[in-house]
Amino acid sequence: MQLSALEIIRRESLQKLRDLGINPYPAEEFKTTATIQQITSKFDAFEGKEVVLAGRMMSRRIMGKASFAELKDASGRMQIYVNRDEISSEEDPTMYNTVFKKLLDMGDIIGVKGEVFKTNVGEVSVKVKELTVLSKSLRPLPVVKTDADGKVHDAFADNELRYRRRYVDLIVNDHVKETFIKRTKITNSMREFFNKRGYLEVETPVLQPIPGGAAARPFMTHHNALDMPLYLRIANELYLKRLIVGGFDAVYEFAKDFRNEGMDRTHNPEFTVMELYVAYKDYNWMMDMTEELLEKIAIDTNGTSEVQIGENQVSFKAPYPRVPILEAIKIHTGYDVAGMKEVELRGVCRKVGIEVDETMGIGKMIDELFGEKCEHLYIQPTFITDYPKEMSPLTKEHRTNPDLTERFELMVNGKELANAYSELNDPIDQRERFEDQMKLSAKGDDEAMFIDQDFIRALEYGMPPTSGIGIGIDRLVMFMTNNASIQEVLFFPQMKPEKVAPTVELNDDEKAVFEILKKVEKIALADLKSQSGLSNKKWDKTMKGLSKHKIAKVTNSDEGLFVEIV
RNA sequence: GACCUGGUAGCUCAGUUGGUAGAGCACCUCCCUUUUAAGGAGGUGGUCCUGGGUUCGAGCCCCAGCCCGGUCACCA
Repeated sequence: MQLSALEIIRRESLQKLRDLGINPYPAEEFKTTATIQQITSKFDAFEGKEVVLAGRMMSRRIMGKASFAELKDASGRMQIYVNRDEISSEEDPTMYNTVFKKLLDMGDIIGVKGEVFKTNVGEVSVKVKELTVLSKSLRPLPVVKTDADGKVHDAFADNELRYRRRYVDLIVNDHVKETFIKRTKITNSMREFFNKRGYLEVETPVLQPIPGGAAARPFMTHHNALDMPLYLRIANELYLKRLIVGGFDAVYEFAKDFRNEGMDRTHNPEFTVMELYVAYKDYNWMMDMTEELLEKIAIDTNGTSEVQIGENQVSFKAPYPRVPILEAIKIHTGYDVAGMKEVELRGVCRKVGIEVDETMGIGKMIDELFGEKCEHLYIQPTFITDYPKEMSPLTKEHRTNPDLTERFELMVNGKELANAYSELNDPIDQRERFEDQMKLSAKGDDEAMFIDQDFIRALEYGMPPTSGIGIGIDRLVMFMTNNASIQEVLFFPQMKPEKVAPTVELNDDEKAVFEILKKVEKIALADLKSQSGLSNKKWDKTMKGLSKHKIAKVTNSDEGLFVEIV
């Protein structure tokens, strides 16, 4: 392994600590008595009191016999004051002069015991009386500095490094940690909301023999003992409905779903969806519940229902407008496509500049019209309702119009946040809808749904009228934390593998030149170059490589340039 | 999958018509007992993403590839 100079120095410091009898990785519990957040927020209560803290040393200002350092624990950052005569003495200043000043580094994890006070400049600090090494850090952290105006200098901002080394990102970028704390607040808020109503949180299979409940390309895997294919779930809808058949009134699950499709700043191959099913309800009830839920989430997360998302101020205050999809298309394109036949609709699409072909059905074209001409315009939360039947094979037919379904999508900031239905519970209708999907599949739609016979069997036993919803959690977190990229709300977003570290062994050219050198030990540079037969560039690279590995060196004497073995 | 940016020290970034690779911070040595982007003096540190090519000479030009990002396509 090739170590940088900084890493070598830290490893030497590690050894020197051990030589001094200090275990750089002690096993004992380190009992703290306070968190940094407690001290900085309630200084009056802590002033003059002794505290024990533990955390990572983020910076150091050494001024002779006194030093200041910044300590960061899980709750925040604060300054510690380290004085030679407090942690050691004039007779034996080792702890200060050697351990603290020389052998500790930025990034090391330490424990301190000392008194809370305020410096002349007014900064709350801990005057350290005892210092304990808790973990030596062998790699240098990025150095991020914040000036008096709060301006950040040399921010650790390279996305590739930030995502590949999220642990570093979390250490040096406090706002990143905030995002993930909010993420958990959001899911906690939802659980609280559902649990209070007596809804049951459940778990259903991730490995499914038939990837149902959505239309998407699945990841495929194989079970060895059963010798059968299995799919990572693309949705959990069909399993949750089976539980409603089984007699639960309301079930919900925070589900990791997996879709084998393109990645961009709003799509990751694995993502989280909260799905909820409530018996004896319909989609109107679900809209009421959804707006109530989202308002609560916004307030629990940000303290207000008003949320800044990019350029837009979005209000999650209930209620939200409800607009039928055909109405939305009429408003934004001027065409009333209700009841249109496929041919007419194709004409409308062409007039508004949407490319269509013969394979596209009514549902697909309406979806295109809405997606292209309307969706991005709904910034404030809006329920778009009553989607065409063809697009919604799991949704109950609309109570007043057989061409439509009782479905809504919730649009926020021009994007889909949730998708909900009055669930189709007529097993005969459901079978026909699946068969329609099979026809689409035969036409070449590789995302049409499979028929899940067991699911239909479950419906045949009878499922109560039920409303269900799926809320995209990653997208919700993006909204609530004002992040434009899904990678900012996932701890470990999917990345291509890092390049493997290059080997330090000699390459073929270097070996060949070394073979020549071994025989003669010293040779004129020009002769060696011509014997090697290498191009100028290759020659240059090869010689640089050999001198780097300290195998050969070039000497310059009165007789000219020579190469010799080291 | 297509196109466009970028990839240089541990980090953030410069790098002139192609001519010995730079800065700030970090690090090392020294000074400094309430500083705070601490300060002062000196110093170390580089497969310039990889592989080819052009050239006397490539971080820079050409070709191929890798990785991040962006736009589009795909995506209920």
